[in-house]
Amino acid sequence: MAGQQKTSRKAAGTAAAIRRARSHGANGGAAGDDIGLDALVGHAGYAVRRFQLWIFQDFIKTLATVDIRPTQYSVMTVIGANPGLSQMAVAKRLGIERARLVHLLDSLEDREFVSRVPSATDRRSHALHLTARGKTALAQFKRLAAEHERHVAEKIGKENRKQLLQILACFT
Amino acid sequence: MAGQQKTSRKAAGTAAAIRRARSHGANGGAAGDDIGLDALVGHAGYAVRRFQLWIFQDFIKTLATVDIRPTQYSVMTVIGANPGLSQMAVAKRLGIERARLVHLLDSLEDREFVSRVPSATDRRSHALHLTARGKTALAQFKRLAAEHERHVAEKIGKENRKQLLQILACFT
DNA sequence: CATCAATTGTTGTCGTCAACAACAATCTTT
DNA sequence: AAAGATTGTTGTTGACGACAACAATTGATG
Repeated sequence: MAGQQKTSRKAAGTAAAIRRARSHGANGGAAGDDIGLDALVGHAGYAVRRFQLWIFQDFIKTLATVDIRPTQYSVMTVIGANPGLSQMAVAKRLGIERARLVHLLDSLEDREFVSRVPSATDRRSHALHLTARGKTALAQFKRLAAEHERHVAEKIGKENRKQLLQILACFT
Repeated sequence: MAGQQKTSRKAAGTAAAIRRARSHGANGGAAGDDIGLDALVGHAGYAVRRFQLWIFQDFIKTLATVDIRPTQYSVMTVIGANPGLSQMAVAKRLGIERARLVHLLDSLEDREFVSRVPSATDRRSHALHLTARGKTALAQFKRLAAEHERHVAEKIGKENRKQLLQILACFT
């Protein structure tokens, strides 16, 4: 079904793709600066997507020296604030799947930041704890994360950041 | 390197994993409702991530009947507002990679919503246009997207949504 | 007490998405 | 004409969300 227009470049010269070569494009090679988005402006999802992309990239860049990604940071933060939590509890709290949390904890355990202690009350579950190494590491991560948060404030404004946090508080 | 703690469940009984079974966990099986996030609250990235997840799921659900995802919608909207754009221009404008746009356009072209017209001025590039079918379809998509936007307003408040759009306007 | 449903961690697959790296065709510059 | 940049394309990699199974264990029901 899709094997028609798609091969226009590689099989260049098949002539079948050259139908209707009307001089349509007025601004075909526009630099991408002055393109109207029309209805796209006014869509919260679009703005949020772009912002989330920017903010994650800055987070990753700011914490590149310690090689910690946003999700890993959130996991360690929750465990640090609530030692002994089960994987299910952490996953539910952070809105990630427990299947995904398994790999996250695997890597964090390999780096000896967290440890899965067999629960004394429920032999199915693990009590999650930060190791001593993990605690000191998290302290450094938090300093870097605070720096990243300052980047956000610089980008959108200190007051706007506060308002943003307040507006989205119902999602945390 | 990772083959130590990881096999604690499947190879249950290896006894190596049962070290330090101190009754650590106070709230090991908490329901996940009253877990403090500590430093996580106050991080813009976390709130934005959760919100973006919610908003995309609602968009997909609201436009499920027409089977259009947020990125597809943004592509069609930009093309509809700026006919004749090249793939490079669209990608740059939407902040997506041109490699990714290829597949997006493939599917949209298969459904006969957009068409890649060979550019008259630059034989490398394609001038992107909505088909007649694509135009009427986009009109319906916009109605559904407006309904989705109302869901957002219901979720975070009409005024908050307005403020949010204003704060993040620099990213659109 | 025996049995069955629910929970927990784990493994696996699938599809989306961002980020790169190549490549052929084509344009631009020199 | 030659060198370099651009455009569309293909491919790979890794993070991520969603879903479906499975063994071990717990809890509830009979």
